[in-house]
Amino acid sequence: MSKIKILLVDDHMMIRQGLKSFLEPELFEITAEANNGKEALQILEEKNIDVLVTDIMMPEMDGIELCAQVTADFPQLKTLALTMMNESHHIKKMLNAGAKGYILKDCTQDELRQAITKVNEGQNYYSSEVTNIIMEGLTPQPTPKKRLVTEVPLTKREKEILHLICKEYSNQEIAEQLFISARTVETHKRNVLEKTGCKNAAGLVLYSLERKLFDDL
Amino acid sequence: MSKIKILLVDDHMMIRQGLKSFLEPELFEITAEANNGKEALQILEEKNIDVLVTDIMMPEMDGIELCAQVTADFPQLKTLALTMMNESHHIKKMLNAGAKGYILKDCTQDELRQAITKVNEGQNYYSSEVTNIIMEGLTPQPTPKKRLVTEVPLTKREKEILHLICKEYSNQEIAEQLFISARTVETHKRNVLEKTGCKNAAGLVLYSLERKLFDDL
DNA sequence: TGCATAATTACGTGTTTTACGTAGGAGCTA
DNA sequence: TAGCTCCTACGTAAAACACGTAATTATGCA
Repeated sequence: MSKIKILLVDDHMMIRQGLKSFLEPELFEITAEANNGKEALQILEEKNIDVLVTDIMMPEMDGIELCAQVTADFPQLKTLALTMMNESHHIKKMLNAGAKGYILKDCTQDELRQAITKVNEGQNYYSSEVTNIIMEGLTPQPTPKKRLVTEVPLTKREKEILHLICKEYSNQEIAEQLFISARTVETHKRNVLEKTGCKNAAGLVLYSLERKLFDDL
Repeated sequence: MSKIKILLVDDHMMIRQGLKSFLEPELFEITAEANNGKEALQILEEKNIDVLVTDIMMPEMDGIELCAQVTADFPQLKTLALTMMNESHHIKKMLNAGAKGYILKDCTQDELRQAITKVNEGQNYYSSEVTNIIMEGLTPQPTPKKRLVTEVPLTKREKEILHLICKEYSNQEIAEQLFISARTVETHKRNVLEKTGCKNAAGLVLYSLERKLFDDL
């Protein structure tokens, strides 16, 4: 098994230095370093890299843009995102851009090694802090909900109509689907808008998503 | 530290038996067992329970419904979901219903103990398989995207309009916001619909969410 | 610099949807 | 039976949408 070739991207030399000290040269090879995304892309054109370890917040070109570019241009390359805790809302973006893993800058030496090794093998690695942040988005938070004012339950028919609205159906199509008049669909829709406090169809989609009313969206 | 009082809910006696054998009586107390959600709720009315360990697929009342009910009625109670691998699409629903943790039925003895202990302490516990399933939803999958037919990039103005549409603004409101005519908003909107292949405002919201175009939704 | 192209702005006209008021029949329950 | 909610549906006016058209900037690039 050959050494894992790493490109280290971070705008702070100290961070890069710290990371290097974590990676013993018998197993990992820091093939190159870059200060930002632009530099990293240039290096990737020239050198053969296994794992890209990158910061998120950087001048010139940030890690999200870099990751997206890399995912498109070098699909075999694995990206491991490295970040501070307070950049939590970037996690989803980074994962969406194609990052295979995500760890915090104050991770342990062992965690860094494990993360790099795993992503290099094609697996994913998410630090437990990252996992919690993501899961929080799925777990109902004790935060005051936005549109809680007058929570009125929708009737069966109204939910049906709402569901079809969220599937991009027009009133006429909904009417045909349910064998009722388009005027009736309008009335139901109006009542749903009233009950939910939404202003238009776009609002209804958001409402349904917020509350995860339907599986298929 | 007293023993953790557990209510075990699963419609298969054998599973319950297996779980019990995993939990040493010095640390855990199986206060009661139930065959389904309905039974569980009755028991919860009578007995004092710390952690609810429940299956998802059950007759009468399933785990998701049970969990939602419990979260509402007994907020201090912690729910740990226990499931088969092939119920993966229920994970989000279960978490959304208020489950604090999620493990698979073929977990190790150690993992079960750890999960129960953690949720009892108010922390979360997600098995690595669960984490991966959730993360997959955030990671771009190599599946053929739905509306990839003629991927046309939106202009800056069009994105701006789309963003406001997704914020439930009416044409008139968008026009006022951007200091342009409502007719112009219509034109932009029409072009966006054309480019995205959507049929109406509801579709545009879905499109934006699918592609995570905007952070604030 | 200049021209081709794209982006932004906007209107005319006809259709569809929305806003708001109204209302009958079905079904359930006190 | 009276009262309630739900589902159904219409009238009218305003807003939004569909489709065609077009003028005024920007912008890239030869």
